Amino acid sequence: MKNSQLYKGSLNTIIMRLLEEQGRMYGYEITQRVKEITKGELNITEGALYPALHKLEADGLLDVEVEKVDNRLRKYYKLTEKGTTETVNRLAELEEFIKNMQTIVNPKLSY
Amino acid sequence: MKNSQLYKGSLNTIIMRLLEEQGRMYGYEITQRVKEITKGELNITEGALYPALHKLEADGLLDVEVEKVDNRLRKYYKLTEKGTTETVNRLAELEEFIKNMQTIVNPKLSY
DNA sequence: ATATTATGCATAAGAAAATTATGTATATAT
DNA sequence: ATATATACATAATTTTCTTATGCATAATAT
Repeated sequence: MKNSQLYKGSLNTIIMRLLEEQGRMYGYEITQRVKEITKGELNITEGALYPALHKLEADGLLDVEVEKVDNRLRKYYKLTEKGTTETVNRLAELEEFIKNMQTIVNPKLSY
Repeated sequence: MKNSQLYKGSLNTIIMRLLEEQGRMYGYEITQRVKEITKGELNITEGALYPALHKLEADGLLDVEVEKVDNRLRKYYKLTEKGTTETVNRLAELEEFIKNMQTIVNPKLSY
């Protein structure tokens, strides 16, 4: 997939926001939901997703629960308390980032 | 400076957009303008900026003119024709990116 | 006078985050 | 039988950035 390089650096924020909204999700589910939300524009690759999930877990921001569904393994992730707090910060940063980028694109308007 | 990692991948787009707007700019001027626009939130480091400018030039998207002002060297950059075309694409990608991120943050509203 | 800050460029080492390429395995559709 | 979808994982490489330097002149503060 040829994702715009703009998405670089936003993966963690995306994951955390989706988990905040959905409660818990497994990896493959995250890729599908993002594809759906962005109408196919953003395809999260497994090579990016799984290491990111592992790191968020290692950092104590996510908890994992393994389940077997239809004889297939699923690893459900959810935010820890620390992760929930951190998500608030990340979303605030995202809002600022978007505002700043909009100002750069269109300095006439103030959002 | 502790820039949010969200800015990763957006430097080229920022540079090109500013050059589109300003006609021509030199490196230091770009850092100052971005700092001003973002009210100090985004500080572009020289270690990121100069290699980025050199790469854009090598890719044929920018032209450079060296001038001496007040006995100090300045390298003025401007978009080539190819660069101008590419900037249109990058800005369209940026708009889509912002839209998608807003949808992820706030799936209720459609922007 | 002299030390610091601002202006202006540059590059090298290292870290972080992604892409690309694999690999394993089960289920389903053609 | 073969391809596609589901579901995880990691290794090699690349991209992009931070951090740390380095050089040089001008302006300002002590």
